[in-house]
Amino acid sequence: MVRIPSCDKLNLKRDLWTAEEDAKILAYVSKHGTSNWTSAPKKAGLRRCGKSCRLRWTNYLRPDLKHQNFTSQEEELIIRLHAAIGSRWAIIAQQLPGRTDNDVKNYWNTKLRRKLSEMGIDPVTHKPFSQILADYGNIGGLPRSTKRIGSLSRELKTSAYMKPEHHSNSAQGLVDLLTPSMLLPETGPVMDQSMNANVHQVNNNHPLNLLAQLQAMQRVTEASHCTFNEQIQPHFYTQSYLPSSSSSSSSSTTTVTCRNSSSTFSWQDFLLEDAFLPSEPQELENVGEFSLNQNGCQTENGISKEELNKERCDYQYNRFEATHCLVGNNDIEASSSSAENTFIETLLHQEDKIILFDFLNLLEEPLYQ
DNA sequence: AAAACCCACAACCGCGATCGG
DNA sequence: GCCGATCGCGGTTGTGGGTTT
Repeated sequence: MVRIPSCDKLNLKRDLWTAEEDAKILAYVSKHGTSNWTSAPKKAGLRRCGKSCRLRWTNYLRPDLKHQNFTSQEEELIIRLHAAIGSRWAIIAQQLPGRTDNDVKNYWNTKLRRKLSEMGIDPVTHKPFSQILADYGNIGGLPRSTKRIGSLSRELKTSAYMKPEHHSNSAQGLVDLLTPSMLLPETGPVMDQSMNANVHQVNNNHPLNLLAQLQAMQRVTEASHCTFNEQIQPHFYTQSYLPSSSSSSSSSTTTVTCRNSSSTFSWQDFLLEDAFLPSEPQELENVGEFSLNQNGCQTENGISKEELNKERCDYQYNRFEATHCLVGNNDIEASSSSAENTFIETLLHQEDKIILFDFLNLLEEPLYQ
């Protein structure tokens, strides 16, 4: 079914807004508020659709909006949040008072994206182009990342639409979803408890300052005597919002330093460690959240999921094995064995695995936990 | 001077989610 | 529970002004 654009109905006006039209919108809002935009054109005497009126108000006429250029602090925050959560412009904009999602999106698309590209940083992955090229040869060795990506995506959405009684705003929800249980490998009850307690305390103190809360989580990590890379990095795009950490893939320990969010920053800060590839080969085994057991079925934190979905898992594995002639006991070996494949074949191989294993298991996870 | 190009940003489009009858 | 209306969001396009050739 072809959807008729709402503003095409009745041959409504669609070009730039005039000062006169803006004045009518302002008068309408002052009289009727912003609860019902459908009736706005008629009541305001405008030949626009309600949606167009709403956008004009939210993106331009709202009195709390800033119309000045973005500051370096705002720029920094946008980059860090984009690295952390991607193009969730509405959520990012909520961290920037007076800015709309449209503002942030336009600023990213016209300025920041190019700026990062010129620095040799891929604005999508926040990784150096050189590293992306280097990863080409390792693409078959991707550890399983379903838990992180799937949960993040779903929980982000949940947080964005969280009811008020649970979260006063989506920023709160976003911070809550970045709980240690997701950010960190479950290294033990002591660690988890201390992290949760501290994070909740942080949330109460600074419900709106997402970046501050993320940085506070970093401090908690320090206080817990765990190394930054070991605890967080393999599970999230941590380098994006914690850019001051100095890390070395060849070192077993990592020094973490905190910095004030208002301080100056280096573009190098926005380089992400590889979000998917462990720095050491043995970390492939340590990633652990979703690795394959000998039967090719997913395990979570060492607890087999077979009890929950053995039949389906076996079926999917057998189907996958029959299709792709798996060699060895896990898919990582199988992937590396396909090094002679073309790039496209390797990608298709990975996609099949995602569909056959990760996606089906993702569907089994309860939507709200 | 004028055409071509570039850039920033306003505005629109389409989709999914939510609401209310 | 169904369905149409509405809202909110991310992606995309259109437009006008500035710069370059």
